[in-house]
Amino acid sequence: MDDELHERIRAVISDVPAGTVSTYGDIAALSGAPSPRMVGRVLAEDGHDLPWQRILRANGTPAPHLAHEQLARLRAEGVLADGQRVNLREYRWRPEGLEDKEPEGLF
DNA sequence: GCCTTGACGCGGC
DNA sequence: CGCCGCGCCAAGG
Repeated sequence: MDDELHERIRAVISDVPAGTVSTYGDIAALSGAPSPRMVGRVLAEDGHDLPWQRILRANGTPAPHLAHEQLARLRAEGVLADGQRVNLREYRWRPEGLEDKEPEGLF
């Protein structure tokens, strides 16, 4: 796998501010990953030192096996979940300068 | 080089 | 809500 891309994915994730969340799809788009799966792969292998709790699935639900821990961490930084689901429209992170990273309107 | 596995996504029913 | 299928792509067997 391309180390360059690997680092870019990590960089984008670490840019997500506390109190906000993002999705695998967004991270993939912003980092240039070919597929959202790559984001999950990077987190699974090399995400221990990243704010992984801020990355949710497209529908606002967290990763199944870590759901409990993830939601607890988010709650601790002010992100409240409605059961298993976080309201993305309220907490989703909006990148600062997305003109230079993003192809076009993704929102 | 084929097959299986995932921290995934999306449209259909 | 839930279940299903299909697309996606790198890693490991």
